Order: sequence, then structure tokens, then C-alpha cells
Amino acid sequence: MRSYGQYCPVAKALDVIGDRWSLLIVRELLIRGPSRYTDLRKGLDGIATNLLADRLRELEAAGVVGSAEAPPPVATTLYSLTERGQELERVVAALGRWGAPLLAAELPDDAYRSHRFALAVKAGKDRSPSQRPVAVEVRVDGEEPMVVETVGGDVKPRAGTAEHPDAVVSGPTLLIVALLTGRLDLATATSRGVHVDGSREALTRVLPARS
Amino acid sequence: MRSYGQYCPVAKALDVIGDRWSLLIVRELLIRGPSRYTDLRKGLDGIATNLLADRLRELEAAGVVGSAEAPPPVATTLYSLTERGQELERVVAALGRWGAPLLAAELPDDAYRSHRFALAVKAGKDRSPSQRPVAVEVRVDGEEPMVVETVGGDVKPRAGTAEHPDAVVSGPTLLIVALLTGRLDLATATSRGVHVDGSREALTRVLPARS
DNA sequence: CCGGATCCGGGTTGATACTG
DNA sequence: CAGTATCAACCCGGATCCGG
Repeated sequence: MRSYGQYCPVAKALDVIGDRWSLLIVRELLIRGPSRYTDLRKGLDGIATNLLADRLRELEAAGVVGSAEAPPPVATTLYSLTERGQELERVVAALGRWGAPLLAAELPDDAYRSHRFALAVKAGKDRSPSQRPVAVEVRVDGEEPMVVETVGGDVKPRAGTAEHPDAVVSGPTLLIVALLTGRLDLATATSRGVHVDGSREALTRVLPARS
Repeated sequence: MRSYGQYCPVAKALDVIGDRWSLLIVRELLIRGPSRYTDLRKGLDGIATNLLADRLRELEAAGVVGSAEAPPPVATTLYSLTERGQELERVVAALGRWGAPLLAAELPDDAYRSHRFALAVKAGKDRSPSQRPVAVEVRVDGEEPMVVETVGGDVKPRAGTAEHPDAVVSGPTLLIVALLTGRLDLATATSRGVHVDGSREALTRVLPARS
């Protein structure tokens, strides 16, 4: 991308991560941790392979992304965020908070992936480090499940299932999303079709404070 | 811009403000408040006029920017941020914090404008609402001056000069910028060529905590 | 001067095909 | 699996023009 040529912190930041797809690549790495090329491509859902290769090169040159050869038997390249790249979490989180209301109305043809709400969940939750860890499994109708765990006051969401979840929430996409992003409280959500198995208290520990 | 087509808060936000120049237009409106087309063009320094017109239309359609006809004798259109647009301040501030280190090395051919550091100054300062207001004038060698004022715990930077500043800082660009963005403390800055007239205490009230 | 609209050359993106 | 190569469509930047 062409530089803006402005001596300004915002413009300089955009010179590095203002390209199309760049911040979404960072989002993907923030959520998934070190990832293979193919997994990034799947998570980004729609990026052209040449663009992904381009962006990874640019971000690596800028010191945002690093790549490492995984040892055998995996034998593949793993892309991950450098320390500098991790610092973009505040930016991505701020964007996500601002963008959350845009999801409210409907679910058009947009590709749904559970893990994309991981950051929203993480950002919405204030730390209470003293309590025991909990694991909550989230199931959206017809989609891959996701797990939200609290570990020492930090919230760690990830794709997949939990062995012994403290609670399992399930229901239609829009309601679950509204619940996870804090637009809907638990009582209303359950009254409209969200189902909770297990400890409701564990679930509330993981939900954002009502916004 | 083409939509990413992803059901994700970050992607949705980028659908709206991910276009080239869009966030810089928001930055400009955040700093300057309601502005005329021509002033935006000057502040953005390098944007093509068709792009500015396009972006303003898009941002207005998205509910981020509003336009209003100023009454005679001014008789011009004033563009401003809607309430929704104001909420982007957190995003722009986060980007600025991340981008600030990129200014460290040198000042190439980049266009310098004092007001671009307004947000950095504002973000870096924690509120201490109880104290009396101060005004500090910032002068960078060969550039337009800027004023930083505190009003009831809030920091209001703007372009221009102050009538009775509590302090005046002046010096070479790089040192002033490092001081304003918190990379340099006042003692080091003065030892390297930054000059302070008036109350040093007023100045420190306006500087960010050392990062 | 202000606030754009229009046109055009070149660079970027996106879809697909192909390769080690 | 991890990309590179190719090519059409689109977007950006710069210049020019035009009505208040």
C-alpha cells in the first residue's frame, strides 16, 4: 500500500495495518494463536490465496507477524504474532466493540464462525482473578461449537468442545451473539429460546456486563 | 468497498471504516470538530478531491458523518461526526498509541501538522478534574503553533496560539513529538534542546505519564 | 475561492488455475 | 499443504473542468 506520507501516529499505523485484510489476519492470529497458512485461509473465509501470501510477507517485514518452521512430524510453517503484533489487540478490540451493533439487525449471507466472537467475550469481561476457573461451551444451531474458559481472571475463548463444561449454552445464532456481546441479558435470552445446561452462575461469570 | 461478508464485529466495522482515508477523515473531524470540505482537504494533505467526496458520502450513508448547511453569511456545508462517529475515538486513539513508536526514527518527507498530535496528548493524560485550567502553547521549529488546554480534567488541544499561556514549549520537531507522546521526559528533553518559558508545572499537567 | 464532478492511466484486488 | 502465476475487474490518484 502507498504510504499516506503524513507525520502522524494514526497515519503511520494505517501505513502498516491499513491494507485490506491485514487487520483480519491479525484478528485471526490473536484468536487462534500460531496458525498454518491453510487454517488462516479457512478462518478468513474468502481471502484470495495470493493476497494472504502478500499480506503475510508485508506484516512479517513490518515486524507484526513472525513465521517459524514447526519441527517434524508436523513439518509446516506456523505464523504467529510478534510481541509488537500482540499489542494490536487493543486496536482490534476497540474496532470490535464499535462494530458489534452492526450485527444486530439480521444475519444475511455472511459467513458465520463461532471463534470470531472470542475477542468480544474477552474484552467485555472484567477480571475477577480470585475465583475458580470455569468452562462454558457455546453451541450455535448448526455451527461448530466454541468454548469459553476463565483462567485466573483472564478469559480464554477457543474453538472446539470442553471435556467437562460447567455449563452449555445453545440456541439460535442471533440470540447467542446478542448474549455474548452484551446486548441481551440472560433472563431475556432464555425466555426467547436460549437453553442453558449446567451452572447458570458459571455462565454469568463469562458473559460481559450488560452494555 | 466490498463487504468482507463475515458475521464478525471486527469485519463489520472494517466494512464501514476500513476504506483508505476513511479513518483519517474521522481523525480530522475528531480533532477539528465541524469542518468545511476545503479544510478537511488541507488537513488530510494529499487526498484526491474525488475520494474525499466519495468517502464523505459513504460515511454519511453509514451514519458516521453528518453534514449541515451553515447559515449565511458563511453559506457553506459543515461536516461533523454524528454521535456514532464520535464513538470511533477509542478506535483512533488505540491506533495512534500503537503507531506512535513508528515516528521515532526520523522525519522523512512526511507532511508535518501540529494538530495531528492532539489526540495523542489527550489520550495520554489521566484526568485530575479538581485543578485549575492551564493553557500551554507548543511551538515546533518552522511550523504552525498548537495550544493544549485543560478544562475540568479534560485535555483540549487545538491549532493556534493562546492569549495568556501558562507555559510555552518550543524546540525541534522530533524532540517535541517525543515529549508529547511520552517517549521522553521533560528533564531529558530540555537537556537536549527543548526550551520552556513559563510554568514547568503547567506543562507537566499536560504531558502524558511516561510510557 | 469553495465544493465538488468527470475522465483517464496505473496499481490493487479477487477468482481461478497451476505447481512443488 | 503452501503457496505462485495469470488475468479481468475494480479502485485510487492526479489533473482538469465547472457551477455557485
